[in-house]
Amino acid sequence: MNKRGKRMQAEVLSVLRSHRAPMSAYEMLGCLRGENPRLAPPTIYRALAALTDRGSVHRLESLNAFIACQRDRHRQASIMSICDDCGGVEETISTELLKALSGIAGKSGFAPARHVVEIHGQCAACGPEEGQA
Amino acid sequence: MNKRGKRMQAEVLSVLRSHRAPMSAYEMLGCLRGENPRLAPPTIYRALAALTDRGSVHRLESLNAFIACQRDRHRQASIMSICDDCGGVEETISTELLKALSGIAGKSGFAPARHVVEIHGQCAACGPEEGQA
DNA sequence: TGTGCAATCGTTAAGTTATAACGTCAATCT
DNA sequence: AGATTGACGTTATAACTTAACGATTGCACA
Repeated sequence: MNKRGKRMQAEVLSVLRSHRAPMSAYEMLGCLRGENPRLAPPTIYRALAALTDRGSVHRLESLNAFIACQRDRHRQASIMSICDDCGGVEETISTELLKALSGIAGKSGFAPARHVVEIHGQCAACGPEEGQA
Repeated sequence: MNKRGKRMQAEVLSVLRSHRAPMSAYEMLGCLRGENPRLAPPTIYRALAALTDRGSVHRLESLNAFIACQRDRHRQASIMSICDDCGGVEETISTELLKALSGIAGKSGFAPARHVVEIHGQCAACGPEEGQA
């Protein structure tokens, strides 16, 4: 890995972290073109590939978008709760659930390698008001 | 829903069912253009939208592809085990796991509406040989 | 320090996936 | 039959992703 790459990855990660909600690769591209107008998609995608490999960034498969990891170093897949109203995402880790999942898939001899768990719905803030008349 | 739509949906479903592995919308388009060369993407996507709403077809978010439902009528989300070697998909239903998942997401007040659970790995047939020298 | 090597980068271009927009046509109701 | 409604086909384009390749960088070793 060259310094060039590191720098790019750091910039991408910084942009991602400055957002609460997921971003598409093109949104990042738009942001970073402020500094470097000649930036092209493959550069972003390469940085994202490195960051997702490392676990600093997660890809939201059901949105074709990316979000910075919200938890400390973890090697496990996360459960992503995605609010369809505000776009916010909450990242949860549950070893037990993942084991249960692997168990279910494994019944037929399937060997799990990567879990994708995304839940769409409404976050607490966007949900129906409760404590109110 | 018009008869035209029904016919289209039936054709799309038939193509999907004749495959074991998931298909992209454009693969279906390729198949169906044999009969109707002027077929365009929105037609396919509309049929797929209706079929997925109905539950006859599932979308595999991590593949941008579609597969015919393998189980009888179910209103629950499925667990999709996707073999990265042969492309095969096994559909499993587990009420318990889904409840556990909703429970985890719901801890912070999140109201789940739609679950995406996809497991990538190696199916039994593609896995390492076991009962052999 | 200079030279060769391997890896990665930027860039161009194209491939793949998905949808907006709009006029047309089918089905239904009166 | 004529009006109304909504889905359809079609054109065009938007959004997402990657292949290919020459140029550049960092590194190993003389």
